[in-house]
Amino acid sequence: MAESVAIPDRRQRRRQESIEEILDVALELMAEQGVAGLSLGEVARQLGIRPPSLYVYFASKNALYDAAFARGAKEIYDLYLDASQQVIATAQSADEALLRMGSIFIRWAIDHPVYAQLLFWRPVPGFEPTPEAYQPAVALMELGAELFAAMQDRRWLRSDVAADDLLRDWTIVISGIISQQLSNEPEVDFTSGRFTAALPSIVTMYVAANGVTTPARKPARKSTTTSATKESRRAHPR
Amino acid sequence: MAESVAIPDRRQRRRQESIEEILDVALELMAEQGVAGLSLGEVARQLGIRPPSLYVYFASKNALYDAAFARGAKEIYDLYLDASQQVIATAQSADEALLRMGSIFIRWAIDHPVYAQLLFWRPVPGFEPTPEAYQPAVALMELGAELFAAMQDRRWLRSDVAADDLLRDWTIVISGIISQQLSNEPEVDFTSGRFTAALPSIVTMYVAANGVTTPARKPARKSTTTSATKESRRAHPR
DNA sequence: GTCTATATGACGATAGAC
DNA sequence: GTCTATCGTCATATAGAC
Repeated sequence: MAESVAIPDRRQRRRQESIEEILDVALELMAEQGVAGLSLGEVARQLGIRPPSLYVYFASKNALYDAAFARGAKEIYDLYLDASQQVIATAQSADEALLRMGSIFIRWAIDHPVYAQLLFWRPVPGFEPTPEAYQPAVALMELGAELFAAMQDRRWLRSDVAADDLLRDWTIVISGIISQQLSNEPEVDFTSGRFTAALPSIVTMYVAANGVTTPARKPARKSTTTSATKESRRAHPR
Repeated sequence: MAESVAIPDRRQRRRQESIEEILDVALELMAEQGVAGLSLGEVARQLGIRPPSLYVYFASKNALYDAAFARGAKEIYDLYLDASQQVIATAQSADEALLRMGSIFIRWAIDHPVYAQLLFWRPVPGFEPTPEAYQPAVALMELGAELFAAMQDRRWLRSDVAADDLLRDWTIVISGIISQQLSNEPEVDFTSGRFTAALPSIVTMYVAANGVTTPARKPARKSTTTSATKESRRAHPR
């Protein structure tokens, strides 16, 4: 009896391999022809199968986009998790921490423009990521909030502004670098980009306004030279 | 003799009207279905004609995108030209000038998400704007360079950094706000957006680092990016 | 279970009649 | 300048071979 259903995991593993293989090809083609220019026929052609066979593994073209989105979100989340732990453990200043985090994040985005466009822009009409695919992106934001709260705790960043606002402004400047680099110099890599090169000055700018030593934001009025007057209000207290 | 070619401008005016009308419909549809999701069949349907008739006015779908790009570029250029003249004439500080310029630019982008995506992102696979369509965008950058040079001359912005670098960093933060707002809260307008609301704090941040009173950037050492060991190197000296 | 064969309808684009 | 007719390709759906 057990024999007839003996090796379901083998089949499933085989199936999973096929899914990953299709995804690999699809991502390659998106890199060549643009994210929204993906053709299932071309995917099938590259794999040596007929287009309808793809529907065994993906219910629709958008399901393929969703899987790509999920893979990219997971990848950047893992990378960011690892990086933030290292940075929290070893960084000596806000400048250093932000430079390292920004560098890792931006480098990944420029190295993976397809993921970056899929995750940060909306290039595919009609496609919305499912909550499952989107989940790592949410976790990524929470990770960011924790990191910024930790920097506030260390008095690296001012505490009279909510960590959420600090993080929002940080995402603005980082996504600004990525967005400008990808749209103005799409073929240039992280090392030689004109906009990626702005990261140090952008970090300095950020810290000039949000570091504890230089409260340049609309003054909190209550002398914020050292600490907050009535405690910080943070999104993810520890 | 003159009679046989008597009214060419009438025909041409009529033709131009048709072109504008087609463009209007196309932009509406892009707003509804996404920039890359434009369908020529749907455009023709809305106009009560057959799809092939569109080819009398536009050589291809990309030619239509090109015309849309040109129209958007011209519109934002005119807006920016007007605004920068007013700001140069009346603003009293870097903070005020940048807040006004940023506000006008971002508001336009959020109010015209189709133009913004077409101009600032690359949502349509295979489409590259022609030099003619792109020209106002170049002029816009030159306008920005002049504005920043003028602010340096007034000692509103530090002069130990090239105006081009100041402008580059400014485009980064502004495009960051636009990019984040359009991708995270696409349906929210300028007034209520979470990221558009960050403009004042972003401007303060920018001025904290690049205003003359607070040189927070890595002190004018041997320059951060390339050469230029001394003096400011500006793109458009006056 | 996995694939092929085949079909449908929409798409961008072209040719040619009127 | 507009039409009809048509082509090749696309995403997608279904039926059925192995």
